[in-house]
Amino acid sequence: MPPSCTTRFEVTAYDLAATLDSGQVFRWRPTAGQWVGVVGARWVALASEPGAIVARTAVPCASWDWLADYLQIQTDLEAVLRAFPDDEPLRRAVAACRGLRLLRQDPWECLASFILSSTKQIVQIRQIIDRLCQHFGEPLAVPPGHVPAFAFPSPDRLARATEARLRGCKMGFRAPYLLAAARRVASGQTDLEALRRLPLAEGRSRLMELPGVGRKIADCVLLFAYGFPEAFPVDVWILKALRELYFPRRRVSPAVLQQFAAAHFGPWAGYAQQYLFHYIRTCAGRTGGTPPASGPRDSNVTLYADHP
DNA sequence: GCCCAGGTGAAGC
DNA sequence: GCTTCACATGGG
Repeated sequence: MPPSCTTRFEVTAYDLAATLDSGQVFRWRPTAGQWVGVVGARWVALASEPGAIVARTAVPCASWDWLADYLQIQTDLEAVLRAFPDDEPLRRAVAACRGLRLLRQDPWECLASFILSSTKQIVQIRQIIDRLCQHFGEPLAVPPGHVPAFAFPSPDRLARATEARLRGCKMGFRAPYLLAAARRVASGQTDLEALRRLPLAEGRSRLMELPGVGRKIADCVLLFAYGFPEAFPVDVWILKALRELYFPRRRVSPAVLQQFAAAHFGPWAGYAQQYLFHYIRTCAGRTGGTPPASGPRDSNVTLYADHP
């Protein structure tokens, strides 16, 4: 097909807002009824229509495979949801935002973003990444009337930065972690492309060799960039969700909850995680505890709640 | 002012 | 092994 600045992906049950605004990615902004962001080296605007997503770029594209892959258009969401364990918390989480998807992000951008995420609120992570891209990213072509856009800075570019300049982006104590990670990736000591071919556990170990990368951040990268659907990042929100929804009024350690998740949520645990994360943050959270009235009727839940 | 945020690493039992 | 703490910064 001839190069074009627009295309249309036919897709049902794709909640663009929930997907782009659910803490898996930090570069999308709602702008005049659409979502404006950057994918790789391209400025992109996305809009929802009934049964479709309409995409627009600033520079004509001959192929749109890169965007279909990023948005994971081909994922059979209904099959994923059918494979979830049938329990009340997940039923509610899915009902609250059916159409939430997982993206397939660039490994370096995802890794760097989550190194910057620790003990930061999502709005602040966005601000830090904005500054990082403005200071160190390549400027991108943008349609007339839109604010400037920048690519996510490469490992090479950040490897040549100083810790002080990184701290200028207000990332605080995360600056030395990001700098060290950039240098390891830029030097080839860590080969992010080679990680695609490794089994989950091995990839996780390799990622955790990086300073500032523990189990949680490694699992975010494995899930959001490498597409391991069973990776299950456990952060403060997931702890809250699991405790309130599956272990009410019990003291359960993070390690036990991680084991519970691996055993309970199955091959698409990462998807379940994203639904629970979104649900506890937008619907159930806030008041600090509105544990729903399901109670012990749910055999699945009570079965697993008997862990020590 | 105080508490918390998509954590991690180091130091203390 | 497990618990506690420091680490920057900003929002509510």
